[in-house]
Amino acid sequence: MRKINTRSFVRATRWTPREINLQILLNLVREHEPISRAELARRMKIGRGMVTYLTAELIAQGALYEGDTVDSPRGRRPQMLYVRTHDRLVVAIDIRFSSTYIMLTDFSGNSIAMETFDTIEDLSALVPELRERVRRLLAVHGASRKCEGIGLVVPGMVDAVSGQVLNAPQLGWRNVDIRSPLEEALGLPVHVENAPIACALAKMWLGRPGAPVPTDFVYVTVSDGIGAGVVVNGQVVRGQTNSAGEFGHVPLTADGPACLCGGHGCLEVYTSNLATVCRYLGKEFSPATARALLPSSGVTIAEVVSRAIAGETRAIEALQETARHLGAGLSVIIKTLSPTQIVVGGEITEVWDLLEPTILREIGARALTDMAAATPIVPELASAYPRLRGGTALVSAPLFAAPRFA
Amino acid sequence: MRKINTRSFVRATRWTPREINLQILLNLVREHEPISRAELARRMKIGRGMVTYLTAELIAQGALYEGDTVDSPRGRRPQMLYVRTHDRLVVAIDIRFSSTYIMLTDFSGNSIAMETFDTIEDLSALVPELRERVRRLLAVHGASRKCEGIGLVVPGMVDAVSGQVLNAPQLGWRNVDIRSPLEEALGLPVHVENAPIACALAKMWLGRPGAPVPTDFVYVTVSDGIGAGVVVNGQVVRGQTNSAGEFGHVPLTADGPACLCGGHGCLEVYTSNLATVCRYLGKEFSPATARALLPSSGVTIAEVVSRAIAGETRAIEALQETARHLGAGLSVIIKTLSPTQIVVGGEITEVWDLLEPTILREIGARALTDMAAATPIVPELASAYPRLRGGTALVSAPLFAAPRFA
DNA sequence: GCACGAATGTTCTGACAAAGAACAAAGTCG
DNA sequence: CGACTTTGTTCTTTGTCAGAACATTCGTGC
Repeated sequence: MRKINTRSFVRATRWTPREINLQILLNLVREHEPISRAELARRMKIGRGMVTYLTAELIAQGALYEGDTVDSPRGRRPQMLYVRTHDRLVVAIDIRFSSTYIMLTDFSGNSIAMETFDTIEDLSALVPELRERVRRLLAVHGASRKCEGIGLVVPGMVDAVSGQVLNAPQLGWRNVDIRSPLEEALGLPVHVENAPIACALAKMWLGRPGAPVPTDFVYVTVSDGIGAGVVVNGQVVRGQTNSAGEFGHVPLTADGPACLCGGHGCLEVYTSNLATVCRYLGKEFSPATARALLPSSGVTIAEVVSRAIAGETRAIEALQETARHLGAGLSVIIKTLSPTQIVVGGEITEVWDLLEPTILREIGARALTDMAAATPIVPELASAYPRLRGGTALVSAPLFAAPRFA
Repeated sequence: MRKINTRSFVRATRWTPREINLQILLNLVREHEPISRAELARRMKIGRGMVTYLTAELIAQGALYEGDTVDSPRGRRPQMLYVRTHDRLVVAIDIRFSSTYIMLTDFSGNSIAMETFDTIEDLSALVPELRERVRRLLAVHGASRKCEGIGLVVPGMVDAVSGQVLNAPQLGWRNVDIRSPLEEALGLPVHVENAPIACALAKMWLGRPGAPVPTDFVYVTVSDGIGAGVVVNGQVVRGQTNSAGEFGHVPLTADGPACLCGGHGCLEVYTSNLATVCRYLGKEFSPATARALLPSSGVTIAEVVSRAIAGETRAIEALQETARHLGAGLSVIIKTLSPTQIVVGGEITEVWDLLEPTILREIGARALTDMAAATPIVPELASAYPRLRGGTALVSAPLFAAPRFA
């Protein structure tokens, strides 16, 4: 039951049913390809004539293409339909604290090429660098295929509408308009989004074909900070000020260590990668000392994780402690939003076997109901490049989104 | 950008534009009544002919009616349209720990009659009692007007689809099907909903005409427990297990007093009315002792509130302490959902002048951004009977809800 | 080898809502 | 009283949906 916003509504015209059904059809092909017109007609409960009509338009638009006919037990052989993704390219860019990743992918997220360089915080130097690299990638691997946009993923608060980076402390960016200069330099549409939301979009839009697609879930990213992308009713929640999903700064205890946000005992000061490494090093965590100490110590979260895999007790204990607090943090999400699942991303998922029992135990101890306790917690490995996949989703997903009416 | 759920979608037919536009039109009349056909045509950017056509159908359905013509500076006098609400009745029922409230209202929430009786937990006794009272109310005040349904508000977890009360600890109900026996006894459709969600629905659907209607907000109820109704994109969030919005059991500190939920330091143990009264009495709060102690002490939250209004220091201090913790709790909501506003309901709103500065100070101290710190916190007085208004909204709102497509 | 059935895909036609023009109604103003 | 303005209704045109009819292409049985 949704309320109609009478200050900004979309009236239906005589083309509205067409728009709606075209989009449903496109999504059905997406999730069931290869699929025949007759099968689509059955699934949509419309006549085959209508499907011919609708697919003709989608083929003309270049959204679908016809494949070969396939065998069938009797009758005319059906002609299979596919979504055109392999020759539509996206450049996904993931800007992180130390490194920036660029990946050339097709519309369904398949990687074509990838490169890395040290992050440049200065915008006037970053934009030319990106321009050169993107142009080279497209020249070498693009061939005749067309690039339809850039998906830029940033660790911080973003206004997706204006493309402004509102606040990205790791990069020292505040109210930086990165979209306009990039669009100008490359002549391509640029979509900017914050990392946890981008990861959530990738999960929702680029899942493996056939796999059930979640429409109510939370994607929690564990890196230098803790962020979350919240999806309700198949829609991302941005909140009034693009600051929804800041579960990292929910306090677990009122008198815990100070956090950069000004609070005390935030989830982040217990479970961020910085906190975990500090714990491993046996140092008291504080945001200031962490940033000073860690680079000099040379120990990274990846190092702690691999030592835990190798069986080092101190590393395992440090990660277990992180898992305990993470379980407490996830149970806050479960209580407040009751999602159908929570996806966890970040380096620590490499030792998920180690963390999972602890996390589930903490959640179970705090859950209000049995069903809440059973909320699936799903790890996503960093090796799947969820943020870059998110960058791809930024460009490709709008093509498949439901049209808005009423 | 919403994802289409390909397992349960609604295909558009040739009547779809009609359904959409009828609903937009109905909502425009609702929020701007009295309004003429020509004005509707301008707002919807369609021809006046189309408006005549659409309104004719709504009038035939009994959703709208024509009023008198009114003066206009020049030209033909416009004929005003109204939503038919005054002769469509709803019985709203609010079952609470000690008392049950029944109110007969019209479709826009105007009270016609109200009565109260001691809550009966036993379903086999409650249903006949409600049947008699509802029948009498309708016989006395109903006249020729038709009652279109019952809106039942319950303090606990509810599956709105099946009408089952999953868990209402204050009433001792667990998996109780109250809808079926009531529908059978009264021959009217019965809608069951939990209190905070019902309050949120009332806020969204029964706001004063002309007032801006929020579509992204959280309604926090402060009573024997703390509950919240979360509204995102004009839709209530129920979560996977109908347990979304349990902000009352978010821990503020890990080693606080024990809570009935099994956790420690939950928001609820600091800010519920039970906690406030215990604090006023100078007793250590614990859920078990509170329920035993309070009835015998004879002190209620209403008493504490009125003593605070009278200027009693101890009462003021007890409430200030509640406000401090409530501010901390609300800041969790702001961080995680970033709503455009938070509505607070409950007895303590009677002394809002006293509490507001404290709450805002706590929120300001914890906010991540200036805009988040400025999130409006709006009190709703108990004297407006928000829960009963919610009961009305349960029945009347579906008439105005946006049709679902794609 | 050829009719027949079964399934897929295309084309055609009727029905019906949207869009907009033309028209009727009902007022004001000079 | 007529010109003008605004509201509301009616009528015509247009274009899509829906379903029937038709074409296509395969396997199967005689």
